[in-house]
Amino acid sequence: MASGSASGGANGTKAVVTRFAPSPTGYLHIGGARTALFNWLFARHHGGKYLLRVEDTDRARSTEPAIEAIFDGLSWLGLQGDEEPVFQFARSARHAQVAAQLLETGHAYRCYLTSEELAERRQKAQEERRPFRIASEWRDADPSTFPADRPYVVRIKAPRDGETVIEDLVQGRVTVQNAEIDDFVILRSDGTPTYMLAVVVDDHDMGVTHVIRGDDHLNNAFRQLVIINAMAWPVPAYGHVPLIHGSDGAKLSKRHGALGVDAYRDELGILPEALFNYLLRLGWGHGDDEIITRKQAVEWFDIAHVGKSPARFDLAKLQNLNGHYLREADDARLAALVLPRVIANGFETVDEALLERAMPVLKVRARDINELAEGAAFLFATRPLPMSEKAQALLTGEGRERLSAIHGRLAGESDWTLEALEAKLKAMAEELGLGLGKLAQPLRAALTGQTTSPGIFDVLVLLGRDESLARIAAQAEVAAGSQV
RNA sequence: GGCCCCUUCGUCUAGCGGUCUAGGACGCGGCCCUUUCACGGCUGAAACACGGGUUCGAGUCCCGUAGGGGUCACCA
Repeated sequence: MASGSASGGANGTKAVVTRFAPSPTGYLHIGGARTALFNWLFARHHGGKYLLRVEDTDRARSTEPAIEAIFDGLSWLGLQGDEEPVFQFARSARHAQVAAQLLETGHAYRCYLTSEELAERRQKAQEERRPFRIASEWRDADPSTFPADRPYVVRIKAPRDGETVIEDLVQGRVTVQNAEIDDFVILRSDGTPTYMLAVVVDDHDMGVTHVIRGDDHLNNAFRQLVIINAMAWPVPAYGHVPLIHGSDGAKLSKRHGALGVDAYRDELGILPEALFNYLLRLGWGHGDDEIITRKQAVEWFDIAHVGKSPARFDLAKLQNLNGHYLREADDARLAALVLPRVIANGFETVDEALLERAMPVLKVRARDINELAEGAAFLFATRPLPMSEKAQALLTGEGRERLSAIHGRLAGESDWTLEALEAKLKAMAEELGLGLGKLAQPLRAALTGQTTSPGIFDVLVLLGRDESLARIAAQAEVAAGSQV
């Protein structure tokens, strides 16, 4: 009764081969990146191979920049293929050859129905509110009746009875009635292969054992099985992972996260290890583990634990994770990443060594590279310092008097170290019977132009004696002048 | 609309018939630490979509309902 089936266990003994097959019509988006990640992890976990295939058969929409953006995104995430990528368009002769073979063996047929005729039938079916399924009269036509002067497409002969079962690695057992599958086109009238044919042929030729992809392809799997069975090729195991949705539950669109991964890097200032970790946890879990290293991911990844329901993209969680990885990241690396942004923020002379020295105290209060750049701004600001409103509010007559007093104390300080400065200012606060905050806040305003910053003693040390005293004096002097 | 899939806190998830008065994380509230902001620590509110079964026992199995998603091209 069943005329076809795919079993997940069929390839149990063969070495695992997975593939990620993006079509270069846009950039590598977040869903694609996760699919690539799962394929990579699955292959690594099983000691197999992970391949890349560019599905560029849509000549009108495929672009070179898109191909580069996708490769760029993949390598940023460390998901390069284990071999040179396959370009699907370059293989169209082989696809056509398979179509010819299918024609010869009687598994496919020439169909002379035009697009217009089909559209008409579709329209009519819709008007009569009945499901439309292509039933071409050419399926069983006598070859002698073939018109010699008209273009034709090649259609696969899909089985009409019985049902097809897929034991999906993620979705479980999925059954479809064969009557639901129509005779789809495998070769267009211009002789080029369709996606459905190309995928099957390429997967077979590349030796792909496990097809892991978005579940928008679940229905396609049944069509592809028709070709695979007709060719009597081994059936790969399938794993259809749910799509990622936007924060509002709707399909991911430009507005909520379907940005290219390059945007996460360049605009949101996300670290690749953070995106890797976030994407991994989106739709997959390993007990209570949240922070998962690459090594652990390879060790633990298990397609059976991939959830069956679509997940929503949550930027806040990604940022939290990014903050974690930021705090762990090497200071020199971060300084190099932040540098161009600081410059972009309008600071021309940026001391990278200073940036790196400041990194330990900067990174604990940032979630992304942009916040890091903002936090670093005070280091490179030139006098007169731009003052935030809140900072300005701190520089009252009283505040300025204190700055003046601080300047007096610190001007004589030769030991410009964290410990010495801390001891000095604490002693001063005590002498004056003030909380340290009464001195620290105006000081912070004078030194950074902000009300928030790293620890005030860190700031003093980072800026150095001369610059610190100059900034303090600049604010104290205004006080002296305006109080007369 | 036909077909296919899905459904645990707002979000990501743990849970694979009894250990669940449902655990963790993000986010949110409170407290602590503290010169600010963070980090960190403690703590609080917050979920098994609904209805039937099966079973001694169901978040876990089955069937409906509702809701959501995917897909129906000579696009990939």
